[in-house]
This record gives sequence, structure tokens and C-alpha cells, in this order.
Amino acid sequence: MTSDRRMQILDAAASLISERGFTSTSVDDVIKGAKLSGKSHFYHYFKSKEELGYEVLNRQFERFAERGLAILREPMIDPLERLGLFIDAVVALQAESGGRRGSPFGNLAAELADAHEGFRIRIEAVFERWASQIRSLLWEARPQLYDDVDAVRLSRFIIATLEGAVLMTRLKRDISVLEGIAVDLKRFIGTHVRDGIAAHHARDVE
Amino acid sequence: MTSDRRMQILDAAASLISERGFTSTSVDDVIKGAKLSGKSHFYHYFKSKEELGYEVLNRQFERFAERGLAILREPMIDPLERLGLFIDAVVALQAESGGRRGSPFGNLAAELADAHEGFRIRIEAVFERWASQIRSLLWEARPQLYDDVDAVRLSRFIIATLEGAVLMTRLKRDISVLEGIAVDLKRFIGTHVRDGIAAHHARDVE
DNA sequence: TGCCACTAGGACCGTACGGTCCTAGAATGC
DNA sequence: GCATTCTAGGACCGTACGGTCCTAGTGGCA
Repeated sequence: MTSDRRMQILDAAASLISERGFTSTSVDDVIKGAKLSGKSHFYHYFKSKEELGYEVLNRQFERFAERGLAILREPMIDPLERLGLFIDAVVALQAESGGRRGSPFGNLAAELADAHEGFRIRIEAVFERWASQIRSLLWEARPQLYDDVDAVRLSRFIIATLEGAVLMTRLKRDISVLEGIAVDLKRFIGTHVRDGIAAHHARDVE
Repeated sequence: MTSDRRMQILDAAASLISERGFTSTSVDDVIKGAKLSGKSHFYHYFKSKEELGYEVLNRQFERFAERGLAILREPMIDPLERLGLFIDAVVALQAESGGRRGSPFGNLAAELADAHEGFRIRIEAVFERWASQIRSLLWEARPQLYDDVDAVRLSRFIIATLEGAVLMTRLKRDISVLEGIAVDLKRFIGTHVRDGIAAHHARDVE
């Protein structure tokens, strides 16, 4: 049953949850947002609020995979350039909501990591898939990188910085926070590249 | 009335909130944690749960200022070295709770940034004070840094990365995530330093 | 012994939540 | 026209929350 109604519910829920958090989003809110007839209508499609949350998380990740992570796998573009484009895409995605939404994963992680093991595991899996995409890219780019580049550590650094930046952006309601951090992040990645650009030169290269 | 009881309540609340979040921590939980006799006892010290939350936030910041930010102002130590020590202190603070607690500010920010304007403003102020401490330090270190180092941007980058790293650490329940990111962060800061160490050399210098 | 001040402790209230179940009425088949 | 199926919509339930208020018991004092 991947009906329209189901999608409608998931969209409404995703929007509400990313704005107000999972706990603060009630089933009634979702019903109102998706214009359902009543509670029984909702529970026809989802067996519990928890299950709804899991599916919203899945859907958010799929969307992120399509619109963000896909860039990391573009075969016709140089891997490191792809990484830069991906970071730009994260900024653009964030700019869409005026920086008010935050990362759907980071928000849930902060809200539920300790309160709800089911979510914690699923969110961890999301970040792991994200990290593995970056690791593959770094592996692909390995001829251009210094030999001692630790792909696991660098991929974690990139993700943590982006998540932290999105959080700060949401808090300050100012997308330029993320933009600035994205620039620095790209520069940091540049310092791992073997073309011999020293750090203080890299700084000038956008 | 900065009584012991009050402190006891604040400690218990801080512990609960940093573990389970503000919304998921009930007043009854706090009462149980602080071993109060009943609700009226609690409401004798705090006029509402919201007010309790504000004071917990204040207290957490004061503790962080004493145990963390204080390092940034140590007058006898070279500023950049201080920055490294500060990052170490953040790691150590996080290790104390086994990486399970997360940042008291980042957690609240993610949980309440959009849901509760009062908290948002206060949390933003906390980060602003933190950022200003780093900016002062960078200003102090300015003779050692390249001329084009943007203190505002770099301070934001440092904070965002640390917050993101703490979030990831909590999610994965693995302190080594933060440790690795801290190493990279120090290296990134190193690339702003004028001593001519190129990035790929800096990598070897712990 | 009788009185008072104080507070521990809990009963209670209104609201909101997740979730279940029932009914009124429209659509369908004969 | 009548019976049957289906579902929109809401009434309802138990629980948990934030917050208020009252009672019963204790200790101090004359």
C-alpha cells in the first residue's frame, strides 16, 4: 500500500517533525496537516506513531540520498569536485527552508538518541550509510590524496561539521553561518590533496 | 535563595535533561531525582518548569565556563596552545559521561530551537559568548596567524565541528569519534598558523 | 496540656496525548 | 425498495503531564 494518502501523511509528518521535533508533533497535528478524516483513518495506514516516525526517517533519507548523496556517485565528475558539489547541495537544501529546519537526522539524533533506542539505531544507520558514501568517494580519490589520509576519520569529520553547522544555522536563523563553514570545510578537505598547495595558499582558492 | 536544596534540584534536573531532553523530563522525575517531598516543595523553589529549564541552562553554561572556557583565557599559555588544550578539555568533559550525554547546549538547541523561542534566544546567547571567547583568543594570537584569517568564521567552524562531533559521539556511543575529530580540528586550526607548515606536514604533528 | 507555625506529602484539576471503538450515512448490489 | 458493505468522523478511554491546593502530622513554646 504505497498509496497517495500514505505519502500525503508521510509528507505532512516529515514537515511537522523537522520543524517541531518528533515528541512535540502529535498524531492529531499530522491528521490535521494531512487532512485526514480522523484518528482511525490515520491508524489505518500506520500502526503507531513510532512506526510513522521510522517511515518518515526512511523517507527523509531516501530524499536526501536522491537529492544529496547521489552527487557523490556521479561518475563523470572528478571525485573531489563531487565532494565540493555535495557540500554545496547541503547548503542549498538548507537554504530552501530558510535555514529553519535543520537536518532531519541530526534533530532526531539529538532529541531521541538517549530516549529511544529504536530511533537511535536507525539514525546511526543513516549516518553510517552517509559516511560509507563519503568513504567510497575518498577511496576513489585516493590517487590525489596523501597516503596517510584516514578516510574513516575524514568522513566523520565532514559529517560532524556539516551537522553542527546546520544546527548553528537553525539556531541563529542565518544561512550564512552554514555558508561560511562550508567554505572552511572545503578548504580543510583541500589540505588533504596532494597537489602541494600549502594551507595558506589553499585559503585563497575559494 | 541560593540554598542547597535549590542546587540539588538544579543538579538533578541538569542530569536528567542532558540525558533525556527537556520535554521528556517531567517535573515528577526531577522531584524524584532531587528527593523532594512533593510538587509544592518543588514549586516553592521554581515558579515553573520553564524557569527551571532556564536556570539549568545558566548553570550548565557557568560550569562549562569554569571548566572549559576558562582555559581559553589562561594568561600564561600561548593562545594557540590554549585552544588545543580547550579542545582536549571538551573531549575530556565528554569522556566523563562516557559520551552519552552530549552537549547540554547542542541538545537543547536541537530540541527546542523551533519549538520554544525563549530557549532559542538563551541558547543562542550561550553560543555567542562561547564564540566571543574564541574570537578574543584568535585576536590575541593574530601575530601568529595569516592576515586573512577570519576570526568570526573560524570560531563558528570550531564550535560547529565540536557540537557536531559531540552529537555523533553520543549517537554512536563511542568517544573515539570525538577524539578523532578533535585531532583533525586541531590540524585545521594549524593550517591558519603562519609558521609555514604545509597541510600535509601538519598532518604528522599530532 | 493547649496552642501555633510550618511543611511534608499527596489529592486533585484541566489539558493533551496515543490509541480504540462505535455510529451515522453514503455507496453498492439485487 | 431493501439489505449490505464500507468508511468518514468523532466519541471515548487510560495515562501522563504541569500546576494548585489542602490536610495531617511534627516540633516549638508557654
